[in-house]
Amino acid sequence: MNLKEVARCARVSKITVSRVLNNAPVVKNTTRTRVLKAVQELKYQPDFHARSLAAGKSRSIGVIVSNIENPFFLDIYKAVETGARAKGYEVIMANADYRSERLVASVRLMIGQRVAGLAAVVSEMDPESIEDLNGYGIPVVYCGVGAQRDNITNIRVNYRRGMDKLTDYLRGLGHRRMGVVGNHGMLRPVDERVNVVLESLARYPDMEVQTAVDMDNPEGGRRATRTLLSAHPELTAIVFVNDFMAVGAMREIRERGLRVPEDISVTGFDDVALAQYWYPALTSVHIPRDHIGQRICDALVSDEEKMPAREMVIEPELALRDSTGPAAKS
Amino acid sequence: MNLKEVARCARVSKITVSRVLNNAPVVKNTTRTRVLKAVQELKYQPDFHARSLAAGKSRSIGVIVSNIENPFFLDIYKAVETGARAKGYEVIMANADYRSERLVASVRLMIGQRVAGLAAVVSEMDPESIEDLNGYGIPVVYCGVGAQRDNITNIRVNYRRGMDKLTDYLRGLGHRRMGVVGNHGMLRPVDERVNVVLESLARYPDMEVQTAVDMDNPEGGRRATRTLLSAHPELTAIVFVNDFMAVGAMREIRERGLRVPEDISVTGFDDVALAQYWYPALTSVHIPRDHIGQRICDALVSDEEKMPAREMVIEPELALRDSTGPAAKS
DNA sequence: TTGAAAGCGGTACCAG
DNA sequence: CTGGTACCGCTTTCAA
Repeated sequence: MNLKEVARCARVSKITVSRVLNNAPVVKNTTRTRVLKAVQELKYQPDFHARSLAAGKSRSIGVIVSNIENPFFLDIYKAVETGARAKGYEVIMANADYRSERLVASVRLMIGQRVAGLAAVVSEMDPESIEDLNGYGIPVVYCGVGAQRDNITNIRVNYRRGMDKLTDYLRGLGHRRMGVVGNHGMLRPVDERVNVVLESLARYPDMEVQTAVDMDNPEGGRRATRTLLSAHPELTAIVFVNDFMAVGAMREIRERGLRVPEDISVTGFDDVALAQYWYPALTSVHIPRDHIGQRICDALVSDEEKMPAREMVIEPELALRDSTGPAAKS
Repeated sequence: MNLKEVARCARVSKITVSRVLNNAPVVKNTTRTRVLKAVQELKYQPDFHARSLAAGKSRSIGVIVSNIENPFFLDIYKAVETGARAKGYEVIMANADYRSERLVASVRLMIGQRVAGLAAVVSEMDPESIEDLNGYGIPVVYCGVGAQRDNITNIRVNYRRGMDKLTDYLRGLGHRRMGVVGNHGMLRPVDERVNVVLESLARYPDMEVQTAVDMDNPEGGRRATRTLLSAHPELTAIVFVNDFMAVGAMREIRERGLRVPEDISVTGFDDVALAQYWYPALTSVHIPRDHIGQRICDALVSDEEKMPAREMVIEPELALRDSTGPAAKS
């Protein structure tokens, strides 16, 4: 089913059909209705590919995330989608799954789709993959924890500051022996965020710190907790790099006959909706996902050519809940 | 950046470049390397649109889900993606958000993308939207709770059977006054699954049943629980149509000073990963999401033209956990 | 083994 | 207000 057939059926030319479909205001009303009727009858759908090929541009933007299962990324994706849809754009999502080759493949795929803009919402990214983002002549935004990148819009979560607030708070509660849990992926040998936590804790020389990494999901959080507590039963708090892993800790801790927060405090990061529904409600650090999503849209589908700020830093706020408390006496 | 430029840079014709890119086995090796070098240097990415336009087909399939935030749908999407990727297909996902017009718009969009196949994983669907699925000449699969549809592959969850098992179990525990919670969306005035639960419970004439509907997320589950318990404090169990809503109940129940399952039993459906991590671990009914995802792939990217069965029924199994127990004495 | 030419299904530009 | 024509970037068909 194509333009020509519709045109024949409506006894007009292709171009007139095209005009009707694109709401060009110059078509006579009777013609328009005749065309629309033909479109209906033939169940015609314009070919997306032909359209963007001919027009030389597409009304879609690409978003690549580290792990779509993690509500943090899902929320950002949804926010971008809402914003983009409002401006008449579609969003193509790709899940890098923390793997470098998937990230590169996704970028390639999206460039192949001739997206109008590209966002990489990945916690970290190896420098080589960065190369791939640039040089396609489309706006690009990178959102993550890592250092600022050149030539692209950066939305950087001040992870360090958030972690400082969190570790200050925990120290104030008397915690001196802590576990730190991050997630491993192929993007980096060890989670960059774990290093940030370690730096934050290093401000206190008397702090004992143990580290573990596992997959970015509740099961990974659970396994890491098991590893940590088996080897270091003296820990009084465990800091997770995100909520999605942190929630997995509770189960393991319960099964060991311990209580949160009386025996062990647990913290997450991101403040996803789940955090408040969890039991005990998870202490976390709030990241405004909706806001980030909006900014991504602004940067990618900038009407009027007015480029927004090339740099934006998110300052996270503590979200204190029930999973943290005074350090247990040892 | 296009074929012609690459061709000029490599001093060959467009078609030769095309052959190299498509791994045609007839290109001389020296030519091939020369072309590949040019591709690298120019950072060339073939135009996806032009390609599928010229080839007249695309290597992508579409999946429409009711609510991508709900882990049930996310799991199915991921399973489809894995299967499709293995066969060299891309998956385009669309979120209908339980809204009829979004469903129709998504179908249109995907047809416009000339997907090779289309899956609608929506719990229910109004008959009008059904019309839209058919008649595009591509394989279509419908996966849901509703009645069988003609002319398309059906993957039907035997929701009724699963619910019968669940209600039998609850009755065996002595429950006689139950709440039923479903989610509302525009696809249907009231959740079709709620009706199934009501039918299941109707087998017992002495059963008192109260109903509530809200959004398909933990907050919706929580609100529905509040509504139900405020008006009917005598309820001893609440049956949710899915896990995602059920987990929201616990918080409300706790805040009312009640315990699960001593005072109130709570059940979900789907058996998503979260169910086991929840506290108390959620009694649910297992739906094999991976299996469903695979079958969707089989039906849509059927190599060799061998059409798989046009009908498949999923028989759910009880997953008993800690959120259910004997009915409280009244 | 390589190339020229004809589309694929639309849109842009210029006439009528 | 409507139509002809030349592309968009790639693949397919047929020749060389």
